[in-house]
Amino acid sequence: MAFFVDLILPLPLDKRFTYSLTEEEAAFIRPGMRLAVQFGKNKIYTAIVGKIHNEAPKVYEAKPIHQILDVSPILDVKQLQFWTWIANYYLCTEGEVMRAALPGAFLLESESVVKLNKQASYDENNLDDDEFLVLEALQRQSSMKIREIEDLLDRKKVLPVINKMTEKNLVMLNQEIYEQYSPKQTRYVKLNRQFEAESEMHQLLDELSRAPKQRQVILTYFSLTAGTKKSLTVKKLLKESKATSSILKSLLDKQILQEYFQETDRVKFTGEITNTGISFNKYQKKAFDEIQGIFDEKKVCLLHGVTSSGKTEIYIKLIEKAVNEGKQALYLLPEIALTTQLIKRLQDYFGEKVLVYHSKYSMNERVEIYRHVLQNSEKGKIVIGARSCIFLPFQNLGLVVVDEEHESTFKQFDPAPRYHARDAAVVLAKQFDANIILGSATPSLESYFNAEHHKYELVELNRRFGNVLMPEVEVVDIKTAHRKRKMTGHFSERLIEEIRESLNEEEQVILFQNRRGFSPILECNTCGHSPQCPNCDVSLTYHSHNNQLRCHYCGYHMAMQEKCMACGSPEISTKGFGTEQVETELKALFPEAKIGRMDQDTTRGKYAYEKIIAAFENHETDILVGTQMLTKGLDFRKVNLVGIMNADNLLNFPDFRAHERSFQLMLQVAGRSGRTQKRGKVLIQTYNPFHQIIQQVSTGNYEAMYKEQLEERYQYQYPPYFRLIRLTIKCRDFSKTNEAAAWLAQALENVFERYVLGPEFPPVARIRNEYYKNILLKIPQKQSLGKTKKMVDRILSSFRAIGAYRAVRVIANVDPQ
DNA sequence: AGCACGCCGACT
DNA sequence: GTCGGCGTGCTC
Repeated sequence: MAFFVDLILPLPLDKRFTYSLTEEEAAFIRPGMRLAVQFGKNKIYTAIVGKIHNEAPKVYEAKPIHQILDVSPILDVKQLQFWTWIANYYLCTEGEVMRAALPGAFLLESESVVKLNKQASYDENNLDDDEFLVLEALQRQSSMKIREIEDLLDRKKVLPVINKMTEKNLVMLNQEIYEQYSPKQTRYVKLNRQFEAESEMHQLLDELSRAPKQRQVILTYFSLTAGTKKSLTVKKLLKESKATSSILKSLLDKQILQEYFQETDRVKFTGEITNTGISFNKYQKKAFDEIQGIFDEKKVCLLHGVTSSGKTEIYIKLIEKAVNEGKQALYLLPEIALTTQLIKRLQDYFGEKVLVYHSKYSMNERVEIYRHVLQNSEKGKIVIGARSCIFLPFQNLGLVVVDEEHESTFKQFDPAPRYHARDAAVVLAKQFDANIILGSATPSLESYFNAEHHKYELVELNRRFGNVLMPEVEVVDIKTAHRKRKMTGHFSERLIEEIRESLNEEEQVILFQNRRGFSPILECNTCGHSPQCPNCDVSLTYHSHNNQLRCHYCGYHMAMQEKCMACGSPEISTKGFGTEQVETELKALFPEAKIGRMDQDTTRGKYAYEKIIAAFENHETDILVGTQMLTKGLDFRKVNLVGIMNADNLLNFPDFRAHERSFQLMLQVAGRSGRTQKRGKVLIQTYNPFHQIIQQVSTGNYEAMYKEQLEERYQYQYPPYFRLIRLTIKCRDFSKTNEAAAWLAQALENVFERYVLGPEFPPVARIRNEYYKNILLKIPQKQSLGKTKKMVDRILSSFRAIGAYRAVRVIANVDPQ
């Protein structure tokens, strides 16, 4: 009988590919293992085993596999099913999910390598220049990558040359796969056994009397190893004996000491458990019991708890319960970089059971975390991390916590799979029959709606811990203030007063300025021209720290201009205001205050966040100016004033979620104020003091916001009443973009009629010299989601079959944010 | 996605 | 003439 295997390749191809297996291979291979296979002419990819079967493909002959990469599966069948669900729901391929799901180190790819054919004899006179150069280079190095040959010959198409040389038997073209993961080796030392006897030992020390440094190392070795069987690392020996590695080397060369290596875990927790008890107040206790009840019914729980109401303690207790039952727990966060405080809290409680999975960790570290989860080891019981954690190979998942569930960063935007980690987590939990809790101080309309309709169950926690009062919100009308000339730059008189008072009381202040997108652009005072990005349809923004003009979309940059590029006038000014301006104005207003700034520019380095946060925590800075980042889970004790510089650029954002977002953002920022006994203060500067959202923020009335927004969503046919699929058309050719978008919109309209919107140009219609156009498809609640997607898929395939639109790409985004 | 193949204009 | 551009089709 013949054996075959269907494989998932990490490519945007919507089929699985079938390879042939020998009987032995078929007996060994199981779904979820990695294989290396040749795909196409000379490229080797890592593939995941989907299914093993005996049905020979009819229209082609299956190729044999190249190599088996695992001894046991690196994924469970459950994960494979989950991949398929993601691919179907979010309209992408399994291969794209595979790329997102596996740590990079698991995806080996081949690289063509050229080697000298040793048997070959050649006549130098028969070689052309290129061939000669390659052979000459191969005398010096045993193998060369295609890239290196390109550089050597200084041309792009190098393969014809190599093919010719292969024909002449001069060189060989090989595929090399590299194992990217390497275990961490720790170097240990031990004394050569012959010196262990006491007499030998004394003799040795005598012999070393003329080498005092070496003698010192040996003496340190004895004192460190005396009475213990533990191995001694080279690092420790060198540190304790204050010796250099060259001193050690001579001891090793003399065979007095011997070195050996052992694999060690990179994932290590060095702290200790410092917090052993959590005691609930009565509100937390009540919420906890309610949650238990909901879990017993196997329903999704939505926890609506105001800021600092003690949600984290509840999560910790729930996790503890799951872990005590021998299960794994997953704690999802919107952005891991900002949550050092939370991670520390979990580690203080659970110690080394907590693993943090982070895209900024090294490839090797991520493989180790992956393996801990796969083996369901003690270390892998609790995983905390951002959205990609849902792809870890859980064996026995018992609980999922989605913290700050309203955050839009849970939705992956680019590249595919464009999944929403919160929604995917609900599916994942169901697969494992695990409990899931979504928590937020300002739940998303979707989740609250689901709770209202008993798809989820709601638990509320509306008392701040220790009965701290919600901050007092004051709205400052800057329109009137401007008219009455009571503004200094972007600061109203009231804000300045409040800041001054806080500084006098030695309290800290947070000032919130929305989005870097409002960073200043350059404008000519004479002709109104502002420098544009040559590749994108946006104005360049001015960055004072390096005196540059920069494009946010493609990274294009140029030096700051002294004169207008259009008319040559030297009269140019910067418009718009960002965190940088707020900082500058603040320095002028309060020259004695220490000011910190937190935005994309200042948080670029690896520990930049931590530094800024630590400086603020230690009260080394008095005022912290920042963007969205400030809203996320930071707990500062001495902040009693939060200022929102301008609420209007939040509210006026052209997006159906703008009002919901503004409410969430402002309430979250407000929550940073007054976390101790003294009641905090929030000052909102706005041109529209009577805007409903501003009113709802100032009373902290979530319900009112929810009701009103829901009404609007119903009116204008948006989620949660309608589901959305956004199709983005993208092409280098402007008119093709338009034609293709029109065709696609028409094809969709033929089926979905009035539920098709667009095509429309997005606010930035050209990025990196590619034109963009959007079509929005609305799906009413009663319309089948599955059938709709199949239909969209059908329309997309007939679109792709049109020759003229081959260069046009269509990106599908299900549930766009 | 990559990559080969094929057709076309622009240069040593 | 060939080199490199891009459009097209295929990968088990």
